[in-house]
Amino acid sequence: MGRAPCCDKANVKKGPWSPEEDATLKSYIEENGTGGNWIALPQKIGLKRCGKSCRLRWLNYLRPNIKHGEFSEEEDNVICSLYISIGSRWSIIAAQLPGRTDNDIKNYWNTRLKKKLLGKQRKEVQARRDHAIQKQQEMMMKKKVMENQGASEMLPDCHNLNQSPYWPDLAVLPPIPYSNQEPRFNDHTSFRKLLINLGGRFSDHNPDHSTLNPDLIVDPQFQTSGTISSVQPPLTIKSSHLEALNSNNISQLPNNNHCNISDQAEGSTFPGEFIEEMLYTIPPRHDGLEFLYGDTRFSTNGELSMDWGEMSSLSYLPPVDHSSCETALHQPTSTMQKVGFEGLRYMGSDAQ
DNA sequence: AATAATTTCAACCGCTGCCAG
DNA sequence: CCTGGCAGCGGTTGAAATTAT
Repeated sequence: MGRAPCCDKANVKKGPWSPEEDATLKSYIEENGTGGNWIALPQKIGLKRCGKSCRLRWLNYLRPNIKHGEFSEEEDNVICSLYISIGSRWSIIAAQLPGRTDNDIKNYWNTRLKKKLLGKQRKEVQARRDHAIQKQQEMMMKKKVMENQGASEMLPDCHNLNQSPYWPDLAVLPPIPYSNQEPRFNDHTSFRKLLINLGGRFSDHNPDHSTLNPDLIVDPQFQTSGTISSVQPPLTIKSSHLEALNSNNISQLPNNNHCNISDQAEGSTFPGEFIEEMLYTIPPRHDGLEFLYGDTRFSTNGELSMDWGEMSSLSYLPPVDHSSCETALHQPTSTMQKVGFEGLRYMGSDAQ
């Protein structure tokens, strides 16, 4: 049983492409196009390659306007924000980054971006931990001074000290199991949570979106946003829209180009100060490491059980243009074939 | 300089969804 | 409606390159 192989495996060359093979494939496609049939193409041009292999070679390497090399911070941020929204749908993410291929982005994510994020997360957690310890020490000092002054009976309890009631807990948290955490980051859900709690973007860099897909609509008022703890734009994505994206139910998405962001209460927004307050007063176990500490708000199958009201209050998503995702998700295969993959994959870039 | 360990990334594999017959 | 063939996609692999010892 099983389906027939797409080509005669015995007579097909595998492994790295030679410059001659590249030249043959490139010159043929540039002159004649793919002819809409990848399977037949290699035989037509005398290449001992599988059609799928030809397609991949063209898409990921030979095609014009492919961008190789380092990813910019803006690209990092786009990847991160889309990863939160739609997960590992690399082809859709690639559509937002002209010149980048889905394979490239996938590799970049798996080999580098994930590690960068972990490093960043560790730094932030450590910083908050240090801050908490410092606060606690300050409190102890105050208390000692007041005791020495014989005024200890006047001392309000820590809850009335204008301090977070959580601070005393912070210093006694168990150490984060760094050495063992790597395998637990393997699932997409964990990384999405991490990203959400990092503010939905990798870098604090002020993005210059001029290098990105022109379809990417950026609300100018958002462009001045800096770090997570700085003043934030109105939050965040409407839960129904993300659910729609996650379930491919595009009809539920808004028609406007912006990711309109609001909480479950329509139109309500959170001031940046409130976000900052939340980020720095909640216990660190809620800082994207729930899966390390076994937060019960996340179900055992790794699915996010935190509702979007809660989540949105912790997150900031850069205003990535989900309408382009919508376009991509809407494209039926036949249309893709007629228009050509360029039209789908690199909307806004120079279609060849 | 030699070897081992780690990282990167091109390419492959197999599944899914769409379409034509 | 069913089936076969195809393109497209995401996960995985493994060779090459790089870095550490």
